[in-house]
Amino acid sequence: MTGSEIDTEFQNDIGEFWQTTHSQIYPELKRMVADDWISFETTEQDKKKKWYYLQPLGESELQQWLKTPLTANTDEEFPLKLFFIQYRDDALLTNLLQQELALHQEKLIHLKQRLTTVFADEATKDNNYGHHLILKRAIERETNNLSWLTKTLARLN
Amino acid sequence: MTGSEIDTEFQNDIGEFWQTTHSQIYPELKRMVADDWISFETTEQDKKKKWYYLQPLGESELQQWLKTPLTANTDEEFPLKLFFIQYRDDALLTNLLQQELALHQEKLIHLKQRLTTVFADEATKDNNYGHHLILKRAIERETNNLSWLTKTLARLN
DNA sequence: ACGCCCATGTAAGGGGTTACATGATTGC
DNA sequence: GCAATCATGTAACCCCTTACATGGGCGT
Repeated sequence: MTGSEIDTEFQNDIGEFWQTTHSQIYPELKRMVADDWISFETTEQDKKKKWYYLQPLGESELQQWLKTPLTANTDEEFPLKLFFIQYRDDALLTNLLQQELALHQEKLIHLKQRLTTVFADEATKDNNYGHHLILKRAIERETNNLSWLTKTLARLN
Repeated sequence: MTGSEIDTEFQNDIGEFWQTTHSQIYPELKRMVADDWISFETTEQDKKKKWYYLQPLGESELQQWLKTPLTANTDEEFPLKLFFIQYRDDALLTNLLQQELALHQEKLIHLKQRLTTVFADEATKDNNYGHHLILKRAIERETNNLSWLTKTLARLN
């Protein structure tokens, strides 16, 4: 792809869950060329365009990263890794979903714990109603997330 | 509160949806003192502690910000504003929930639109399975979010 | 041929993170 | 009294955003 095409991807497909602009893309492409992750070529017609190609080292870096376990505290890592999985039968897919499931099970337990400790009595809730709503919403979201993950995992098998 | 107490809040209650560290807190407190949003005093015992107090200008800045309509593209603004609403009958609460509802209704429509345009045929889905899952998950999440918002709004009235 | 947009690039500024640093207080 | 940790503060670095900048292609 060209840098411009990548930029377009970030305004459409990828942009749904990861954002950047050409000001980051071009220097980053340059960096990756220097690191031998990718290479580029130009053609006779449209001499300004640079066509970038993934190099073996870049491919292995990508696979390495995909295999690295998900870290907590970054919700964006899961969709980003998921994006690079093309086929339904990729072993990494089940793996990723299970990792995400485990992380969010922990998260839900933590949130429920917070709810009982922070809002032990009714008065605390009444005097911090917004805060209470945030927690309730987070718990509902995680519950729904877990149900989606479980459902999706079941469908794969 | 003291800077240290604020730091602790960011590791507990606030930290659930907004993060920072003392390295940002102390300079920011300094800035707010300079802008007359807050003031501080020290006591005889524990001379190192600085007790900060909200000033009228800071209070009005806060209220001003709370009244400012939610902007799209920042999921963190809603919980943060919600946090500052203490009581169930605050008129801003219904207002906030309605704004968030409107924003996420738009978002859901957009996501459903994306799903049909990007994955028009079965082959595209089969060859970009991860990407497809991301979109399905986002749609489910937004659907759940809308249902929570609607439910919560109904309960308030 | 000329104006507009495409494709690429650079620069400046802001904010956040990590690491470094120091004096006061508390506990044994 | 001395060590640990509390409370405050600063510095360096990285990344992201916004703005500035330029030459090549395309349409009329």
